[in-house]
Amino acid sequence: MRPDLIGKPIVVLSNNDGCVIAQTKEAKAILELYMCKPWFEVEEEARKLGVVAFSSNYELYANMSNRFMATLKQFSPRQEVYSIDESFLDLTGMKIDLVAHGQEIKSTVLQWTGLPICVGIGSTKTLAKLANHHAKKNTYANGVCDFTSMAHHDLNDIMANLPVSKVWGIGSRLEAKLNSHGVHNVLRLKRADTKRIRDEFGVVLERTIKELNGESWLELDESLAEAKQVMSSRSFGARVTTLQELVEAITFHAANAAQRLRKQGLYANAVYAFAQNSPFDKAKFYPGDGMIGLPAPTNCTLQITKAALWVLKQMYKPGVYYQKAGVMLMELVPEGGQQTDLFGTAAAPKSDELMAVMDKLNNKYGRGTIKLASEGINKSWAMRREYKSPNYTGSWNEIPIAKCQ
DNA sequence: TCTGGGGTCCTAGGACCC
DNA sequence: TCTGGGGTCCTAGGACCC
Repeated sequence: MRPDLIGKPIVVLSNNDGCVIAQTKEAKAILELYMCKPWFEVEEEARKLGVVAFSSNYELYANMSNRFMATLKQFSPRQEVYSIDESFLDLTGMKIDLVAHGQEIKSTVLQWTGLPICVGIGSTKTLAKLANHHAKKNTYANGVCDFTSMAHHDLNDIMANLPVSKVWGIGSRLEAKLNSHGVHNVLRLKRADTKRIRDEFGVVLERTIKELNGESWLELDESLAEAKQVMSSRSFGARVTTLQELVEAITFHAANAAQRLRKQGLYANAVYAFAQNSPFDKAKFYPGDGMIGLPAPTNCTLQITKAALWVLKQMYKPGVYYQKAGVMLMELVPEGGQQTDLFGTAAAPKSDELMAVMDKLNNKYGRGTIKLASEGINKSWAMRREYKSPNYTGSWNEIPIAKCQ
């Protein structure tokens, strides 16, 4: 959407313009060490270096993600949508040049969506992820890397030069523990004794090693998994101290979570809410929270909000400089799976109609068109989003229009 | 002196992912 | 002044049952 920025160093910030959470390669080249750093700490220097910053824009990302996934779909009969920007495709049995196929996927996605991507090919999901990492980091690969057509010693060379942390499923804790056992690179990990690994590290890492050896343990998952919990939470743009403001914020999150619950056709059996100051504060950390079970599963915004506000009133403590609050819906069950309560007072049928009307209006005219009054009007606590790009693909008013002479 | 065997469910905590 | 949000899976230990 902004071809004028091609080649410029760009960073994307987390919610509330808090931390640097993504960088273009141009930005990485000059300030790689800034990744995950608070923006207020690095902003001045980054600006001097010509870095352009954007607030995160999830509406736009979700829309582009859908286009990306739809484009990929035609390249394989089996697709797993793994995350907002990653997908596994099953190429089993395709008697074609896989590298050429990967190049075609890459150029089609670029042409249809404008998104530059990389393709990694391997005999297991873990190997495919590693191949993708290699394609991304080595320009000679032209964005496509196929481990299955590579000579054994070449693959071993690559693995010997990669730290274990590059393997899917190995985070900072496991990396440190593996290093202390003398396992530093991927090749060494691949050759580790699986029985010893299982005893010391557990079944998860054992599976990872088998996957590195080409033994498939992680199935392609095409199902749209049902959520087990739904959460809505945010840091405040400015600190909050009054109960009134917290009531507004908790109402907002309860309504937001409930709407997402309905979208997935689910019902909640319990509501958890929390409000806290910042662990970075000099004042004592106060993580206030609480949970309440519901008499019968519901997805009604009114009932869920009422429950969340009850929790809030139990835990609210005057004098705390609240920095963040949120609501989590738990013990979710699908439609038809609800058990009614002993006294038969389950959700009134009218509430279904009310929720349907609410969702319809908010979908048609935009988020927050109709809402509970306790959500407030001014929202002094709303998050900072100073550098948000337009919602190019999701709002009639923000569609980019080429100027014609 | 010596105290069984075979299970399930729940929770907290630790690890990971994007 | 300012430090993100939303998830999943596994294990150990404690409690219970017959």
